[in-house]
Amino acid sequence: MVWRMSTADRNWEERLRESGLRVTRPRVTVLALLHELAGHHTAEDINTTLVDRDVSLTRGTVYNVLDDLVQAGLVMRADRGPGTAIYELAETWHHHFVCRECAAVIDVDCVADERPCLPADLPGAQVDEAQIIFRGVCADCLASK
Amino acid sequence: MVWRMSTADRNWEERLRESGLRVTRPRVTVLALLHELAGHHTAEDINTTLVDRDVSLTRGTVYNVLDDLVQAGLVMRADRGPGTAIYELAETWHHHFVCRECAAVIDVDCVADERPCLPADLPGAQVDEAQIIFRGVCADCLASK
DNA sequence: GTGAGTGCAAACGATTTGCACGGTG
DNA sequence: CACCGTGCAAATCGTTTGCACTCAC
Repeated sequence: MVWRMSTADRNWEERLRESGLRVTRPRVTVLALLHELAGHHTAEDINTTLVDRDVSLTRGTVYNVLDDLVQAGLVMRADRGPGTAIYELAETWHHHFVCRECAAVIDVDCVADERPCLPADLPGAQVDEAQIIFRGVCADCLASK
Repeated sequence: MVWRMSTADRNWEERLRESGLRVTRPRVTVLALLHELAGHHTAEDINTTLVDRDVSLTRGTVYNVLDDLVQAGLVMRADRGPGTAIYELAETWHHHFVCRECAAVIDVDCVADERPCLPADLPGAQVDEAQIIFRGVCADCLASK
């Protein structure tokens, strides 16, 4: 498939440049896809979706790109257990609730600026972000018991 | 090495029983070690330490045991990125600050009961735990720049 | 005695890496 | 045109699993 930059992609192009990253096809593709899918997704999700659309990037490239984007602050990564990180656009960032039973991940909106608790015991450190993972049992799993 | 239960281990024996787990050598060993090391450690840390002391449990067993203890609520696991979870005794549980530069993990004491933000958008779910990971740059890395 | 837990080794799956090529700035 | 980013495949690493054996209850 030939890749042509759409008008919407201009947006991402700009964002990449602002972040000091080069504008490349894989990066724009991943950003656009994350925007379109609008939620949290694993690297594998992203890769599969791209393969389905014949825009297959290498799995390795997907990981590299996601990593670059996370470094640049355009994308957030949440680690929710051994072996699977989820990614989402920084602008739609929220915290997560993970069900202990079915492993479902539910978004939890939180006031981003409201720092959950002051890390007073971190003298001299620069805290950029606080990521919260709630654990418990989701409504569905509670119901089926 | 012959394993004999020490007086101190009686403590763990009791804790295991209370949690409904059978009292076995690997479980007591891991609990005692986590207590002795008093901090957060990876499964590999634990395995290596045990091997050094000729009390080698299988790597697989260490993972199994840690998992059982987490299920039982005696141990807490924190996921801090791809490929490495850290474990610590539930009684010394705290949150973590992860340095973006050197990957160091620093403990952050937080009032455990003070729920960081109310997950009001989780109707019907039962929230057991809130785990917070702060990210940023630690004092040392800031200094060396 | 019976089933849960262990030990071992092999399987697995997510992520990383090395190297040659191509495209961006 | 220099270098960063990509594609590809193989390597790595944390973690899981299957099976036979042992031990706690």
